[in-house]
Amino acid sequence: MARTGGKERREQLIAEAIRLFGQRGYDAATLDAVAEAAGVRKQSLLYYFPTKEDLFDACVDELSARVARTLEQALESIEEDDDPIPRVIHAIFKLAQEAPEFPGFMREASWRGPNVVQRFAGVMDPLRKRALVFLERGMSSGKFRKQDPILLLFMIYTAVVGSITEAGVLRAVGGGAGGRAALRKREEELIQFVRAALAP
Amino acid sequence: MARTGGKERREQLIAEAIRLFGQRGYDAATLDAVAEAAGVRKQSLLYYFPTKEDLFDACVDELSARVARTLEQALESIEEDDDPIPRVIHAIFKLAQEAPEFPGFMREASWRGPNVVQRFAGVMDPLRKRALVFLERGMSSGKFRKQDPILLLFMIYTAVVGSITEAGVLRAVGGGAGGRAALRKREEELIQFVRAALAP
DNA sequence: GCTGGCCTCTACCAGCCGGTAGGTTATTGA
DNA sequence: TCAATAACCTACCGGCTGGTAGAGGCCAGC
Repeated sequence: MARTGGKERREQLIAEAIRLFGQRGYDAATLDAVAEAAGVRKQSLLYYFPTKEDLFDACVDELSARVARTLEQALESIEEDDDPIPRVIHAIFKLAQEAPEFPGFMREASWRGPNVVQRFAGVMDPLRKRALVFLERGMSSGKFRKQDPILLLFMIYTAVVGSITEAGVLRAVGGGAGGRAALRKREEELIQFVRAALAP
Repeated sequence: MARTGGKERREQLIAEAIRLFGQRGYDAATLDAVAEAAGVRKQSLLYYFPTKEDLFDACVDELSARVARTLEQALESIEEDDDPIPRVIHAIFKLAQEAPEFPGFMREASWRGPNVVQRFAGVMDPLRKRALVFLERGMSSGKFRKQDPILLLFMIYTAVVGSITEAGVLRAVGGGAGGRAALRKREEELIQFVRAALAP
């Protein structure tokens, strides 16, 4: 087989693994399937990642970094008076659109033990702190209603993540298909929802 | 072994299955484990449920019925001017507290193909319609802000379900332990969150 | 008391999955 | 040029999992 070179192959394996973990879940995504998707034998996969869990951890790290990078970019050129909420939500929805495997993987990852969640939370920590500062400032200036900022952020988090990962539920109750237009409408609706939830 | 009688045994097996499916996920919850938890051999389990999927489906039906029943009871003695939102949210949180395996199972179930979601949605349909009527009436009377009621209900759904199922994330970012007091506080905060999101 | 159906059991298996052992080829650096 | 190393391979395995085959005990009704 054509040698691709170590780093590229590694990244390719992680990409396919994220896709399959996200689609089928941890157990159902077999090493053989991941290897085959990358055009390689299982033993080559095990050469890069000695165990299945190592592979999964690498996926978590990769995706954590990608999410953090995306959000930081979205907030990069922001001005003092800009509203960051639509930006953040839009960035997350864009990510979910570009990488449809992302919601499923996030879901699976957050389910697999606290250590995975903690590693993800660690990477996201600077952004989390920044969001808390933003919320607290808005509260003290009277722009947002007063509430425990940690729990408030958590509520927003669940609403955003849920809006993406629970699309199947929406489809089941006749909430439109899974196309791009539907995703965009959901995004707009969510922005309004969060905005209203923050208002005093 | 002591004979428990067909119906009781069946219910017992379903209860243990819900617990294990919710804790470990579909694949990791083995038939042996479920049977052992019920004090029975795997083959006796397979006598009641010919395949693993049959067992899972029975769990979905049982839990769907329980959720629907709980919500209907919560809405039973409601008066015209009462606010049903805290009642519904409280009922769901109470369910999650009484049956800690419930959130995990719901999460797993909603992920396993559209047929499972659809069976659940079918059972919940009367309640869903009732909620939609409530939202639409509130909108036309100016009590709620105007928005697509289906999507609005979906947002509320994701916020409520997420607040329960994503507790691990909250714990990872220092949002308190998983005790009863924390759950109650989360409930109160969520009620306020939803109320604010509905306000015009 | 015996027959038939309900319930539970022992014994077994084919297949799949993660992981090991160890060989082979290409590339690289001295 | 030639070893060392990186990258990928074939062959194999132990263990677990869902599921089958079939026997036997318990109880109700005749």
